[in-house]
Order: sequence, then C-alpha cells, then structure tokens
Amino acid sequence: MSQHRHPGAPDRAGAVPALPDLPEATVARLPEYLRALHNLAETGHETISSEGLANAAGVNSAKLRKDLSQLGSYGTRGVGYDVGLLIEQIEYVLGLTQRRAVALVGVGNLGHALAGYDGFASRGFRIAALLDADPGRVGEEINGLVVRHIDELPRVAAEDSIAIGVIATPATAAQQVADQLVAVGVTSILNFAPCVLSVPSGVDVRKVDLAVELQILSFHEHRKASQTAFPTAGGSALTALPGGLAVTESQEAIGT
Amino acid sequence: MSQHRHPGAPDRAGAVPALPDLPEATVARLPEYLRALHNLAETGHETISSEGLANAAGVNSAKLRKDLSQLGSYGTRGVGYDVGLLIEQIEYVLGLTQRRAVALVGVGNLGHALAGYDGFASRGFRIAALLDADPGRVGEEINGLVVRHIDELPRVAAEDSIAIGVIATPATAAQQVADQLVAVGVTSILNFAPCVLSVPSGVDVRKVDLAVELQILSFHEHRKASQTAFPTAGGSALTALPGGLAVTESQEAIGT
DNA sequence: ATCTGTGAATGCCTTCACAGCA
DNA sequence: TGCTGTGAAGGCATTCACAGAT
Repeated sequence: MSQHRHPGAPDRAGAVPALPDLPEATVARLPEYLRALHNLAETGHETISSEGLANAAGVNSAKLRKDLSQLGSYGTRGVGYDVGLLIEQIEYVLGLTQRRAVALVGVGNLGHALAGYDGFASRGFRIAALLDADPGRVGEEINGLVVRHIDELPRVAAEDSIAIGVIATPATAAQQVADQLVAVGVTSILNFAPCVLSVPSGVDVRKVDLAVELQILSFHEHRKASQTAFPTAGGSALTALPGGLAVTESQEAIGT
Repeated sequence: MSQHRHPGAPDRAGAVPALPDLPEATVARLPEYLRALHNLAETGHETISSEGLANAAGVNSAKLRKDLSQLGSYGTRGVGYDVGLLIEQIEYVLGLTQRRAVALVGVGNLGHALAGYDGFASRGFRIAALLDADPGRVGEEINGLVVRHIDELPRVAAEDSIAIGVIATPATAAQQVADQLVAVGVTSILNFAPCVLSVPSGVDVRKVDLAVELQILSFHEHRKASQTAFPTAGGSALTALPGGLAVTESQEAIGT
C-alpha cells in the first residue's frame, strides 16, 4: 500500500492525500499512539520498534503494526519507525496540522474544569469561546476568556470559525444546544450531558458519560466479588494482588 | 435461558445469582439503558417496547433485545418490558444495589469538577474521600468534604471501604497513585490522566482522555473536509445539513 | 396482531504466523 | 539477524428475519 514514499511531509503535492478510510477502531487508537510518540520524542528516542511503541501505548504489537500499515506506514524493516516522521503522519491524518477552534457551552461545574484544562491547548485545540444560557454567568472571566450568552453563538461561530462544539450543560438543555450548534454549521459535537442527542446525518457526536464509566467498573467489581464466593470455580483468574505487574494490556481487556 | 422467573427481586435465595458472563459490549450499554429507563419511569411509563427503549437509549432494537436477553430478560411478548422490573434487574447486574464508595485523587482543575459532579451521587456512587499530594491543597473543603493528604490513603481506604479509585492527577503522578491504590486493595480504577497505567491482573482500569475524544472528532472533520474537495467521489454520503433528523444511531456510527 | 427471544448470516476486529526487506 | 507488513484464521458483535409466546 502506498508503495515506498518517505517524503519529509505527508505528500502535499496535488489534491488531498486520499485519507484512506481507516477502520474506526484504528482511528480511536491513533491519538494514543500520538501521545506515546510525543513522550518518546521528548526522551530523545529517534526510532522505535513496534514492540516498544505498543508497550508505551498499551496495546499489543501486532495490532499496532496493522494500524500503522493502514496509513501507508513509514517503518523500516529490521529497524523500526522514525518517531518524528510518524508523529507528522498521525497528526496529519487526525487533521491536527491546523489548530481547531472549540466552543464550550455550559460553564457549570464541569464546564469550568474543561475551560481550564491544559490538555486541549497542548494537543491541538484552542478553546475559542465559552457560552452559557444563564445571564448570571455571562461576563465571568475564566482562564482569560469571557463567558458570552448562548444567543451570541451565531456571531461567535462566524468570527472564530468554530469546528467543534462541546456540550457541558445539564441534560435538559443539551438537545437545544445541539440544535443551535448544528444551525450555525458545527458538524462535530462532544457531549458530556447524560442524554442521547438527535442530529442530522453528517454531524458526528461523541459522548462521554462519567457515571457510565463508574457503572461499568461497578459491574466488574460485582463480578469479581461473586466469583470469590466460589473459590473453586473460575479457573486461574483473579489471584488478588499477585506478584508481577500485568502487561499494560489489562486496560484493554475491559474495552473502551 | 433462566426459564421464566419473575421474582420481585433478582433471585436472592441460594448462592449468588450466577452473573452470566456478559459480553463487554453489552455491559458497556447497560448503563445507557438504565438511564433511559429511569427517564421513562419518571414520565410515568410502566411498560416499554424494545423499539421504544432502543430509541431512548440511542441503539437499534435488535441489539437491545439481544442485550437484554443475556440477562435472562424480563419481557412479555406482545407487550414489552416492565420498566420497574428491568431497572431492578440492570441495577442488580451492575452491582448498584450497594452504593459504592469512591476515592478521588487529585483535586486540581478536573478533580474539583468531579468532586462536585451530581451525576455520581444520583447514579449509585458516593465520593467518600478527596486526596491530594500537594500540602497546599490539603485541608481545603469541597462540597462538604475535606481534602486529605495522599499518605492517609491506607487509613481512608480502611475506614470507608473504598471500592473504586479515580485518578485526576497530572500524568507524571498517575502511576504512583495507581500503585498506592492497588496497595490498599482497590481493584477498580478510573484514570483521567493521559498515560498508560500498569496494574496487576485482577485490577480493572478504565481510561477517559478528553483530548483523545476531540482528536477523534478532528479526524472526522478532516475527512469530511477532504471529501467535499471531491464533489463527485464518495457516493451519497454527506449532504451537509440535510432536511430530516438522522436516527439517533448516528452517535453509534462513530463508535465508542 | 403484536412484540419478544434467538438461530443464522454477515461483517468487523484481533491475533497468529510468516514472507520479505534491510 | 531483526523487524515490519500482511495474508489467513479465529473470535466478537451486529443485524436480519422469523418462530413462538401472549
């Protein structure tokens, strides 16, 4: 696939470099690889094997190689991957070569924290606007940005060319906010409100529900507890606090 | 499967009711069904069809039926599911019949927000302790809880019988905190720090990385943009802002 | 007539194992 | 020799479509 190009940058000649329709599972892991690669770069590594990168990212190496091969990959047999080159590649594929502007709606408890989260700025995003429906919150300054009223969304979207909307409102307000975001042309939404959003096709929604994460962990706690009730059953699993560290793979066993 | 029991409560007679080894994909959706069911209960529904519940939860009805059938399910053909009964069932399976105690480590920006997040309390969890390594933060009161020093973790864990640890520290501190949690017997960890954790087998880790979510959305933005560059290619997909609302399924298309 | 529960089919993802390049 | 890239196999998850209960 994409036979043997090692250009300094991802093929910026003719029309768009063909973003090759990656499997969703792969897309979801690329950010993790990217983070691991940045760590490696900072600690002076210029090259890394699939095994090494897989460990740093918490996956197994076969999966990693297959994922990277999807991008038309840039490894050297017998050597490994060029860290800098791979960072460029992945950032390009993820569309991080331009810093995307994010509008955050809902500046309550969670919204405050998100507004101040460094991780966004350091990893390709710029929080360009804070919005809220509560007049009592409008005007407040958070982290150098002034909270504006949600009715100003159309103006804000135009001025800052917002690419992504983040919803951190109560569930009751979320659908309305989503509608407003869609109306001003936003086609990607990250939803922290615990509810399902209806959006037109062509608009992507991802949802993060903090309580759901805990509930999934709770299920596994429950299972572990009910298993220890039958000391004989269950096979070799689950010796509480055994000696060695499990491979990082254990994260994955629980899935995303 | 589990032929025809409709007990008032999930079979509390002999030894543990056999938690039937559910597929991870199903487990991850149960919390969503539960939330939808609570909504339905509040709006006075006593019964709901698979179609109706599937809509409320943002999945398709075949998937929902298969998921519920895994629990030995409690539906009536020709009628639907009993909302109250199903809530009991799912809460039992998820281990939410006991309110689990959570220790939150790291009371920075994000930790503050999590400490104040209502969704935990209202959905089966109790934040029992706030911990931080920074002496400057110890003693601060957040939402009725006083921040204690991380060195007190062993005492805290024993007193409050902590079931789940939440890590909201910087990435540099996360592994050490995880080790400390594991050392005091915590077997479930929710990690907000952008790094991979190594833990012994038998310990479950789930990771939430806010920047990763945005990066995945960024990929899809990038793809959408590069597709519109070729108006002819791509087939019928992606008419920007078309008329009808997409089925709630669009969330899923992006996958979790 | 309606709606659940489920075999069967399909498709996606992961893992294995090795061919082939450096 | 060492490590990537990839066919092939196997395992999960989703979807279809209908038998069967009420």
